[in-house]
Amino acid sequence: MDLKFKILKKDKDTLARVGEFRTPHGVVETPVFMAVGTQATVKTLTKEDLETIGSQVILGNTYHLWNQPGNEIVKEAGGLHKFMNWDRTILTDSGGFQVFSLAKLRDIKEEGVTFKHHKSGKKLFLSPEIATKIQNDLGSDIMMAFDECPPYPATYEYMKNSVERTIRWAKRCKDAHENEDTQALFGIVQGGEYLDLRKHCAEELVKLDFDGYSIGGLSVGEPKEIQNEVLTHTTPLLPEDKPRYLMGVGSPGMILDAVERGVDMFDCVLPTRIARHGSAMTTRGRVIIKNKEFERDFSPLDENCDCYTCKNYTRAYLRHLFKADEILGYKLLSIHNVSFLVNLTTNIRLAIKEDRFLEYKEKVYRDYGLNEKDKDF
RNA sequence: GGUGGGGUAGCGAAGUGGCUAAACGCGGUGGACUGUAAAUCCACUCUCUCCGAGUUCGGUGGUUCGAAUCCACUCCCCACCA
Repeated sequence: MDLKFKILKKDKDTLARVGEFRTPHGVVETPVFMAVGTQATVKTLTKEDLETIGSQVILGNTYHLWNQPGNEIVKEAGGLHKFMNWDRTILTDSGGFQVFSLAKLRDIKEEGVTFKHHKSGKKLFLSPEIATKIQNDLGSDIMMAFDECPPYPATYEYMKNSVERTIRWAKRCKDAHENEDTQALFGIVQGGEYLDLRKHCAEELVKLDFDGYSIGGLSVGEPKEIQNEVLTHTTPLLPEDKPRYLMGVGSPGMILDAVERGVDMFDCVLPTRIARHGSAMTTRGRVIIKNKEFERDFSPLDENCDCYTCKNYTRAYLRHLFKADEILGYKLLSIHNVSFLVNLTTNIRLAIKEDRFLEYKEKVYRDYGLNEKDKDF
């Protein structure tokens, strides 16, 4: 499905751009940060929470929903939107990341990937055709081609084989796609740190004419310099008139660096995961809320934030919730962290529109109190 | 008063002659987390000048090359019986 991506404004200094695309569930303004809701839930957050935060898009996961509750049940429920009560845009990952994250439990072959389910021990087979069928059943607005997210580091030879297979798989996904009028399909550029493989992969995928292009296989342990180098060389190879999606990136600094290099979409479990683990992203850096220094800190988590959590609760209270193992803490930090990244992308759009993107980027870096070499960026 | 059980690091609790500064859990203090096998995981948590050394297992005194572990006395706690 053509997302009718439109560029509304280009930055004067960089490849950053403000754009918008349209799905059956609304208009999405880019750059956008998308919260991850693997199992048909952004952990701890309700639809209302996400709407208040301003989430335009959330993710679901093919592999996990296939296993539980099963794509047929979701289809019977009327699709993923109805099933989980989310009427804005949904993007589904294909299971390609599970080829990476469940590496110990799977075996890759040309035909597809065999997994041993981590709970049931059941043998599962996922292929480009099956992953596409599942996503057709789920009814997401944007589907991902089934790929291999390769590990870092990987040898050139390994990566070359992997990339070639991912390209063949991308073609198979495109051929298997049955709802071309309602669901967009993105190809995923792989190639690790090898720029010639990235180039080759991008060119081959572009020939297949996808509705958008993802950059995958980053944020898997490689240094930030490599991420930026790969982006610098890869985004220019992707069509300007299609959305570009950097998968799995959610640190504020990397989002800014990627927007600068022409990326439009981001997703990451980081805000929700670290929230449940007691950390918050704030305009002045990361805060580990359990730390003793916040015991008597009756100020908001982030004085520059207007999210529900920051408007209503203090650091001392949030610390108390975590020390006392109270579940409200997970929710309040999740609300804040997702808000933080959604607000960041909103501010990025504004800055680009006002021709001050680089200035804004530098301010965020400066306020965070970190420099570009820090891992948090 | 009698009989039995027990006193181990902040708490709970292993350990009954050397491999024990003492398992493990909790608590405490730091840290990690990036297309979610994650309300998870890691480190430290007697003292010091932290390589290394010094003091510990209710108290005191013994036995022994060596004791949290064995013996004697003693002080507390619990249960049951009077």
